[in-house]
Amino acid sequence: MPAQAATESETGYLPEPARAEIRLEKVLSALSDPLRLNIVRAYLLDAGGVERSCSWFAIDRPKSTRTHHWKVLRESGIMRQRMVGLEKRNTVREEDLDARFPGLLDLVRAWEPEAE
Amino acid sequence: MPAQAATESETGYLPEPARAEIRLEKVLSALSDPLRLNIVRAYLLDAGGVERSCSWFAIDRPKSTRTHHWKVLRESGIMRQRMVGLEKRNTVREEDLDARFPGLLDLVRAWEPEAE
DNA sequence: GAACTAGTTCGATTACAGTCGAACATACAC
DNA sequence: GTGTATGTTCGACTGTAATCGAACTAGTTC
Repeated sequence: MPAQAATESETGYLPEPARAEIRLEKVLSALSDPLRLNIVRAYLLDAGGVERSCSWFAIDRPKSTRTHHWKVLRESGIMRQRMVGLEKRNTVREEDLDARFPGLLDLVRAWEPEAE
Repeated sequence: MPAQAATESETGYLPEPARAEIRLEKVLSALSDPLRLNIVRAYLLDAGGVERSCSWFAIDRPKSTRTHHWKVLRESGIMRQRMVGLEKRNTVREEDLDARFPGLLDLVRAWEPEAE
């Protein structure tokens, strides 16, 4: 759970590994899938550091597949998620990942999807 | 193939992607396997930057499984391999990977296998 | 040429991961 | 209470990857 004590407006956070529990091999595995890598990259480059809903970034997949990928990203410790009403708000755990794996998120920012 | 033209003592290099062709998602995928991550880490920390044979670092797997993993490491662009007589000599492509993905190899060096 | 060694290939098995449709749960608006 | 929207779960299917034994290849030593 995020560092500060939960208040009313901060409840609804989904379970996530603590900073010290984030494993490099889990993060690398999550990011090795181009679809997830693209999601994280979009949040880093275009979300402006604020929470965005799942539908903010269009994922060309059925809902169940999207749910699967968001779960992988959260459980690996890359994304933080909380429910607000109907929708899930997501952010990249930039502070945690920069502390644990300095430079990794810069590589994600610099990555470009392979041309079709 | 390595940048300089092959001479007699440099023949035997196995096919590998050119520096510009090394893909982040391929490298992350190769490194997401703890066995391979451990191999690369050992070469970075203990090989002293010189070529070492496949058997220099004991991999607790049958030969065919080891062949499989070495192939993944080479084809992703992480390891460079060449045959000398019977054995394969391996090095981490540190210069290439530092140029392409600055900081990534430091994360590998800093990684520690999960306690059993 | 035989024996030994490092490593490969093949094919099969197992495990894991990505895929998705259908049914479902929940929050919200009216 | 109904309708709509976001997202989940379940189970099944498909694809990918790790596993390994057996047979094999090639280099080296004697």
